Amino acid sequence: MPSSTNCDACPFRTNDRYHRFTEEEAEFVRKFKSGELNIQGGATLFEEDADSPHFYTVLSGWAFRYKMLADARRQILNFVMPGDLVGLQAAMFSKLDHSVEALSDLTLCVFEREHIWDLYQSHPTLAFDITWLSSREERLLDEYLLNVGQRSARERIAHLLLLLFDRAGTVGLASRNRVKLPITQNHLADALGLSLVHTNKTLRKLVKDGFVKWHTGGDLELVDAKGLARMSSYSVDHPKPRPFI
Amino acid sequence: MPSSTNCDACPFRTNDRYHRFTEEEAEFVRKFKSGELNIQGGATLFEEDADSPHFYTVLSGWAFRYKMLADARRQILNFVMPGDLVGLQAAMFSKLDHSVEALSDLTLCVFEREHIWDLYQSHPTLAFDITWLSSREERLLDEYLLNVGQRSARERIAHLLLLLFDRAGTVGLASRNRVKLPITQNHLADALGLSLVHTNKTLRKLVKDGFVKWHTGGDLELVDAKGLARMSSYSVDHPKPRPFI
DNA sequence: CGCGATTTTGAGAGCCGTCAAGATACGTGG
DNA sequence: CCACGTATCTTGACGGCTCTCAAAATCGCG
Repeated sequence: MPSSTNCDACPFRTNDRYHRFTEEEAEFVRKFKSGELNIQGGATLFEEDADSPHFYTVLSGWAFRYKMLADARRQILNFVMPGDLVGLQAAMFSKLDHSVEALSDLTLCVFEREHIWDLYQSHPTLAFDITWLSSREERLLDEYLLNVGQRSARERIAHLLLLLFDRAGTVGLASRNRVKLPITQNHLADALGLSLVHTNKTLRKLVKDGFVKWHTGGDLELVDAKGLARMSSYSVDHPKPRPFI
Repeated sequence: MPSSTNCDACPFRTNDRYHRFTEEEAEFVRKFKSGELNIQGGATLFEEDADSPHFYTVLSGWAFRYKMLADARRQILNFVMPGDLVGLQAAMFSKLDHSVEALSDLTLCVFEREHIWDLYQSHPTLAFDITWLSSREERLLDEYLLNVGQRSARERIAHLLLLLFDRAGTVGLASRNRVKLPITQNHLADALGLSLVHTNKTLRKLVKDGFVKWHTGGDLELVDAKGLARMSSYSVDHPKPRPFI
């Protein structure tokens, strides 16, 4: 039975950045979880419009949400990291209006959308946490929209790199000034509404100007984080411990 | 006492597009509501970073959420219409990271953020509705991000006009092919990440090409809605009856 | 009637997109 | 260990969509 595979050893339970479950909550989540899913990097987790009976919490690995137009233009909506909830829309509306693709091998905690109602009824604290996560996603989207709508290519890239660095740091995937982002410049371009060529040229200029180093494969080093933040008007906010599932 | 001013006559209670409260829920919301607020068109409801003890449901009038950069570049994040929840982030995080400004005179139902926990504990159905609304906002933002990130000026304007028309229709503010949008071309520009001048020129071309008519003051007439939808790859979705507070 | 907000139009510039081709990195099989 | 193919990254040239600057026309309101 996979349903209790490793809740007790769940990496989030012992991480101070997340708030703790009570024993009773943990017990509920153990039963609420219906399985574990592993998919490979590059695989598709959700296909737009397909309706899914599940939603997930990411245990490990990265992914991204995106939408496509008929002529293959692609907009990356957000990046998904460990601890994030994926596919909540499936639980609210039964179908998603975006797709999700794995950037690296992914391990997911599986939940049944039809049981979410039990959770709301019996565990208001967890229900609140879900709303919290949804609200947080909304904030990120607000930030992205400002980025794509108003900033120049140079500012956009600087801003996104800082954001990804900080988010990765929050889940313990970054060192002092370095992250291994499992993404290509193509992903950056599609997330920022820029062409691949222009993204590359602009990123190269950021390197030449001494802001960052970018080694193939998404190995990012922030050389002058302060400068990047100033130039892109980036401001961090590290809210209180975040909830998960 | 304003707290029960007109819940019984609440316009949403008799509108089929919204789902109904049970008598018990209605009773709870009556008490949950702490007052009613009226503000003038043009006034600011929320200021970014100020922390607010309240959040609201819009009873009548329009508003918009936005973020600004230091040099006055402004990104409109979304438009707010009757039935929408405003400032939920204040209830989750205590402070908002965006501002909200009234487009017309606004009547709002006032709630105390510190009581939201009562709601989650005693009324899971309403808690679920709040998450639903939050998820819906997320969908809209996804849609906007795709719009701003990938579409041309012409497509963006077409898409936004259709979206606004449909949303206004959902709350009964549009006739068959006409809406009075309380916005200026400046608002369109800031919502789409375009300059005012280019927005005007492009909109004018849409008029000349027979897609729409735009009378001063936001009086919009859709002449060829099908054509607009085709050219901007717009697709409606009218989900089931939506909840409100 | 006059003034501010909004809308329009023109001209010129520039950021960014497209097209093209080469360079580099990486996994696979010989 | 080398050959080769594919994915990714780079760079250059050129064009155009959209921006900024500027000014005029129109609308709405007191």
